[in-house]
Amino acid sequence: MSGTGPYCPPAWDAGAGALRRDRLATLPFLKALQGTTRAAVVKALTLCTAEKHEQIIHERASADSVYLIIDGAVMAWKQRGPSDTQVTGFLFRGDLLGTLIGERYLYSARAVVACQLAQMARTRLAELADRHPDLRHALYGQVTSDFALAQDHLSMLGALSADERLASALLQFERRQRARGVAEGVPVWVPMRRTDLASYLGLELPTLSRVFGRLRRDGVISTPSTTDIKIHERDTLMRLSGDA
Amino acid sequence: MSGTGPYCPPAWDAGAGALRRDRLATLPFLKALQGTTRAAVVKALTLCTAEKHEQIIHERASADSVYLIIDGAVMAWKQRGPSDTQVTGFLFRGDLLGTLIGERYLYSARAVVACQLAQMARTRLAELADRHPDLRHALYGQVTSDFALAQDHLSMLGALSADERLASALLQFERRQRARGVAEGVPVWVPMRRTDLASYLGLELPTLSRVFGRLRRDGVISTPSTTDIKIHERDTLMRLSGDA
DNA sequence: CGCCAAGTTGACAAGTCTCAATGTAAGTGG
DNA sequence: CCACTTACATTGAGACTTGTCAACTTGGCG
Repeated sequence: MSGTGPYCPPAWDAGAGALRRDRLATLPFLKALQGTTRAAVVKALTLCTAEKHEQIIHERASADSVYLIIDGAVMAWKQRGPSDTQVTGFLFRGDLLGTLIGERYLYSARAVVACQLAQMARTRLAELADRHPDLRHALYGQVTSDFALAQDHLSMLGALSADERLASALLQFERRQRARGVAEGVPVWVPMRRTDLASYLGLELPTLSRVFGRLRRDGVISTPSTTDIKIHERDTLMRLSGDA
Repeated sequence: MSGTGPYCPPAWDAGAGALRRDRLATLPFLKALQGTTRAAVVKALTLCTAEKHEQIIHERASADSVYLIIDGAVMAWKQRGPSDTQVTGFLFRGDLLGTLIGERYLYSARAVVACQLAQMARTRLAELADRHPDLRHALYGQVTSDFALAQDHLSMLGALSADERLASALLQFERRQRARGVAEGVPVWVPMRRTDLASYLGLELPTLSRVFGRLRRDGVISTPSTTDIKIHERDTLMRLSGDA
């Protein structure tokens, strides 16, 4: 049921539902909705989980479901050729996965670590959006912000050197982590494999590894574990990434 | 009123209105709407023009207007630093410029050549969208396709070599040109300066120029003029770009 | 404890960037 | 109509970053 195999839809989860419903209510996306809208949306959501490395959506598969990430980390990628993929983004708690328009998904996605998700049929969401203007607004805002993120990523790949790209990504992850409510000073959580981070940055794995080495050697960061990165000199990272 | 100077809002145009209203009606975006919706939208649109190199929208300026491109070519870019910009896309007839959500524009845009535009106040469009489900649908589809384009661009910058990037871009331009109704076999229109195309491709100008040279020398393309590119071996370009 | 996946490091090749010169087309004024 | 100017495109030489291939190390997990 887990693994990187063909296709396994996220597992339905019967137990511990209450616990996760609590985590649901505090999501910014839902908090932005009016009471009645929120109730309708929450009622329509189905809680489920995805194991580590489990594929959640398949590029070009029929885009039947939309997923709200409650906890965990998800990686999105595009297939360019038989063995040539490009990681296009990472999604965390509060991010939305899927599309509301178009027959097919625009990218594939898999869980980087075990995830808790909330699923809804796309048609159901479209119905709800038709009746609730504030939900429409929230959904439109979500796509717009996805677009903005893609544009930032794009300008990173187009203009920055290897060191600058990693600096930029680390600051992005830290910023998003803080937006999720994590305290300042907590090491940045970088749960994906180096290979995938390298692809996201448009680099080869050894190049990325060297950049990590340099930043470590210069005391800009330290890596208590592969997935936890402590920032010591934020100003250096900001200078590298070109502020912004 | 033209030029690359600070800011000059697109000029209102009194004459030749009828001519351009005709060009309006055939735009896919409008054709997709129901009769009554289309009438309301067309009525709310104001025709205007932008001279060559005239800046149309400013990143981070208040996003008051939305523009529909009737004719011409527009370039969108992000400002990374004082003198460091990244071209994020090119827009042609039928494309939409601006944003419906968020206070500010997400990018700057200027006319690559003299353009004919149709402008509408953002608030006006929002009102119309609230009343017309099919307009909502069309607008949502527009953002989604912008997002898809950004993702494709992103995977190009992340994974392809210089030659592959140009091949990929030429095919993209040709495809969009054909979608605009231009006959097959007509040279691909590449109206932007080499500098801007290079930025779009994440390359330096001399590198791009060398790639053009190679493709010309190998007989894959020829360049009757700087802005018109004839494709002789489409299969070579497709192989380079990784099909798709 | 040993295995396997993942990450790091080294040596070298290749592609791209940088700086600079040259070429070419469009625009301007005599 | 031509010389001049300017902007843009092309080409060349050398430096430098990044990619490639391979060995080695580390860390998680049975």
